[in-house]
Amino acid sequence: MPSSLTIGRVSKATDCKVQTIRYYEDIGLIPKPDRSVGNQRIYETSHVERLRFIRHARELGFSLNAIRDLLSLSDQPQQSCEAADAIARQQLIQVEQRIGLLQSLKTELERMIEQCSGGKISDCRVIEVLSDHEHCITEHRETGTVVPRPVSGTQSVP
Amino acid sequence: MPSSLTIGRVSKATDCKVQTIRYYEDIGLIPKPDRSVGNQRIYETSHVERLRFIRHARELGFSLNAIRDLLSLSDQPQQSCEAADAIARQQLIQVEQRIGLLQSLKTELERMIEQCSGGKISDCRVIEVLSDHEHCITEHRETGTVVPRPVSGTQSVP
DNA sequence: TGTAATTGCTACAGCAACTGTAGGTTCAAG
DNA sequence: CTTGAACCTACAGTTGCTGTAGCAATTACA
Repeated sequence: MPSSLTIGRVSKATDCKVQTIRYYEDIGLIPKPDRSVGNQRIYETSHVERLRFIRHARELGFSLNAIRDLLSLSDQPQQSCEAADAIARQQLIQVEQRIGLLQSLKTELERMIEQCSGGKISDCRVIEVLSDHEHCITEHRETGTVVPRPVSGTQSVP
Repeated sequence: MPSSLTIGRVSKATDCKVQTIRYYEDIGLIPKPDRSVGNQRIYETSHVERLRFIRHARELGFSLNAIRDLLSLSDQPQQSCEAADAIARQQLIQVEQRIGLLQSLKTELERMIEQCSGGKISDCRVIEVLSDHEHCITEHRETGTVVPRPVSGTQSVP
């Protein structure tokens, strides 16, 4: 059969890199697929769906742990969706917090750049502001949230 | 001398963790300090200033590489501050991009949560939306920017 | 002065979430 | 039948730290 779902085809279908798919298998996020006679992974459409789900949730900033929870919820369609709702709300809160922080960073950076007269380093407002938080007007100080890295861009065959 | 600048004191003065200070030394971001007879690091006030600079820049989202550049610029006060300006502008652009992305994530998450009727998983809008990007109204897809992790919160002695 | 708590030291492992590489095997097309 | 693409495993590297183990040195208190 020439048209079985090999990892490369799944990669294209889901926009996940080949290594990423193997990584997700390693950490148990997707079930291990069957292997062909030559030891190649042969996937089913359910794998593709699962990977699309993961990819989309990553794009929306969910952590792999959150995704793991969402996946195990979606595996039990008869349960209440309260838990899924809670995870999404959590995610929303985190996104809102990050936006707030970035807004104040933006304010500081704009001020910093605006005030730079373009002379010598010794008079540079950028360097000066960085040297001393007292120059700042916002409290851009964080309390330790871990920002997940966004999914890498559209993969292309080079 | 009982009041020399040991790493612990510098840690308190700069709000950087002890390990972080040693890490910055390892990667060459701060110069190696002298050692006491008992092999302890003894810092000078210039170290404290440099660490404050680093810490503040990290809080404003600069990467360690960007900070490295800024530091080497600030070591040459007679040069033009064009380069420092450029780094700050770069940083501003990245922050703006991140805000834009997060705004669209926020939109999606809100829609997702709002439309969830609170029934069973099989009818859950959250799960459904995650399964299929076609449900989305924004193009929340990223092009591979690496989001630096924010500086961890105020360190306290427990 | 003795001792216990604290602080310091090095060296290394681990975190998230991948990405890339080396060195090999298998498959599909011409 | 050969060639090149795709696949395999295993592991190292990325960023920016944080934590641990197992010591040595210092400081505080009785």
